Amino acid sequence: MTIYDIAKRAGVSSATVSRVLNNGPVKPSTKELVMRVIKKENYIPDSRGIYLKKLQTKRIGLIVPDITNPGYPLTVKIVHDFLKEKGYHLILGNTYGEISEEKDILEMMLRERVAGIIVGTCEGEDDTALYPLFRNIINNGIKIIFMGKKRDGLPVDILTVDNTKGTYRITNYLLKTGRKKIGFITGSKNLRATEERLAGYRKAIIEKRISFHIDNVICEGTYTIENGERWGESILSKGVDAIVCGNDLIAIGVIKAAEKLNIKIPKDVAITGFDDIPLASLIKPSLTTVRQPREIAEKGCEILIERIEGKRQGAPEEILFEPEIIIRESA
Amino acid sequence: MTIYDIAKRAGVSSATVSRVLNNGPVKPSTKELVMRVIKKENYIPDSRGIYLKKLQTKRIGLIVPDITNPGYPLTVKIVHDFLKEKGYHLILGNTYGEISEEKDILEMMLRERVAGIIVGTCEGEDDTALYPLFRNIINNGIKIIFMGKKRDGLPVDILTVDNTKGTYRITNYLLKTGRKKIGFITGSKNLRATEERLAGYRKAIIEKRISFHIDNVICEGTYTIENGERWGESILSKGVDAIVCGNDLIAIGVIKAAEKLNIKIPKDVAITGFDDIPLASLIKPSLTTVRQPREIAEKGCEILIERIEGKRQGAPEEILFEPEIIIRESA
DNA sequence: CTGATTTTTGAAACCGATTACAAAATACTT
DNA sequence: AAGTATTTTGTAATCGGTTTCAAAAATCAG
Repeated sequence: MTIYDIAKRAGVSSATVSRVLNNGPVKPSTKELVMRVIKKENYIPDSRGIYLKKLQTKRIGLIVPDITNPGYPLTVKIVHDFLKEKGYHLILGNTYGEISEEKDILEMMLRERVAGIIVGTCEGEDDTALYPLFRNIINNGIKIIFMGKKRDGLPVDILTVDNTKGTYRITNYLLKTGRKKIGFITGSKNLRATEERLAGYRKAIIEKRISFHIDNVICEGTYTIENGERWGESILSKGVDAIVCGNDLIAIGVIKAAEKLNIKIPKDVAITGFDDIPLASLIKPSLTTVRQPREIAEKGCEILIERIEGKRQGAPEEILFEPEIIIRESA
Repeated sequence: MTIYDIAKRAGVSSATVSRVLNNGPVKPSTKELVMRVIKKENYIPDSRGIYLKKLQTKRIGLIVPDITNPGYPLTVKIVHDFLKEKGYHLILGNTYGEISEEKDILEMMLRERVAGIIVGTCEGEDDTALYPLFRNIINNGIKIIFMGKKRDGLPVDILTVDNTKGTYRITNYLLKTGRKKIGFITGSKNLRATEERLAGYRKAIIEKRISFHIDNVICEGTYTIENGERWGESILSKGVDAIVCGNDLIAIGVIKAAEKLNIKIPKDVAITGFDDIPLASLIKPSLTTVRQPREIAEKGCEILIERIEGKRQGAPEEILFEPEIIIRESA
């Protein structure tokens, strides 16, 4: 069933059917006639024809490391709902932190000529190897925004939480509640988020002129429960009274380690996380943490659509969001 | 950059470029020349042109109630990975249990002329209102499979866990461990899954000739923690020694209710769930439950692709999967 | 009723690819 | 070297829509 079939059945030309479909100028009686045929035949136009001629699409690509990682489903939901509202729809890609996977997915999205891509891969590998591909995509008129992780040297809008402010504030909160020996555990150092979160912690410590042992600051391994457990055991046995963790998963690992060592939380040691994943409020003790504001996803979609529809011009921006401290049982 | 631009730069015709792209018969030296131009220009062909001419696409639609509901992210991941392997990609739609949303999404997927649709909406409303749309989609040559919920009267493959067997087995397990007064709490009755899960429970009870009070069997409200909490309080105060729940969320609600009433699990009362969502192993006490086998998602993709590629013919099938009992702390 | 103006319509080109068909180039036989 | 078979290539039609342009129909003014 094509537009020509409809045209023939209605006794008009395909141009007229197209006008009916697009609210073009058509005599009311003709319009009604054509509409009746469309309804009767359950005709829904083929986007392949439309997009080919209009040289644009209503598709948005969303790239995440792993949809089963906590936090991402909510991001996907927010993006999905915003896009649907605006008449766009979602192509999803998981990279699993693999550059080759991300490359495949980006190329697929370019082949599909999506209108825009939201890159939400804030974990995992260094992806400078993909910069040429990003540039190629941009040259094809596809708009990109980055969420969660900064990358230098690409003309792309970037939205992130203010990492430094987040750890600075939560460390200050620990200091205010009387903690004196505060450790820090995070994932591997060569991510910009790691550096920034470390910087916030250091700033708070240094401002209060607290001496701190470099041994109690760990920037190694991955942002996982297992890694938190490993380093948690190591640091807890050295006698700290608080640990600031680089994300919630690491914090959960540290809590597990404390349980094993029979250390009470928050009495003996306070633990804080980062991200406020859904699990954070469900575990025992529930986790005091820094919330990634959900406005990042909303604002990201908004900016992307504005770029696509030409309502936002000018140089790409880097937008920082205020972190929010969520106080629960663990600190 | 189109195929004509490449052709011009390489001094050949568009047909030759197309042959290079599709491994058609081309003189090796020409092929190399064209390849060089393609590489140099970072040319990636536009799927709009390809799909329009080939009258098919490599898109698969996946419909779920809500990606943030536990269990769905894993399904999405499994489907995503399987499809990527086969050269397809994923368009995602959330329905939130709303018929109108589901209609929008189905129409979008029809407009996009996806090759197939995986419908994973096993919660929520009765959707017979959408049957004409489903039929229209099928008439357009788009293959559909249903996952998790049965629907009668549509020529579509259906994959579900054997609900009856699941509750039958877990109720028997409770009986074997010495429980005598076993209650049952599930969501609203007019879902086929509700009926089946209830049937399994009843079969086990009746076989053992245990008398049971109709008051201890609740089929009302939604499949949520809140609903479980509400009915949990009601039934627990009447003195049962076990409760079979229609899904894990309800079971978690019942556990909360037990905590409030200071009833010990599993000493005083055993609680079981259904689905084995990720949370089930993380809460305290961890939840004894029936696992929805992950093969449902895998097999579903496999069948869908086979249907699309014509490797599977014949009448649609209804495939039941063996439930697995996962024994943890709560029973 | 005629001519000018406006509204409505259709024919045909076009978007970016693929492919049937025929022509051109090359390889093989004798 | 000429004739045949095979490989390689290009022209043009096609997929399902939209849109430009001009023609046809309807409306209006006098």
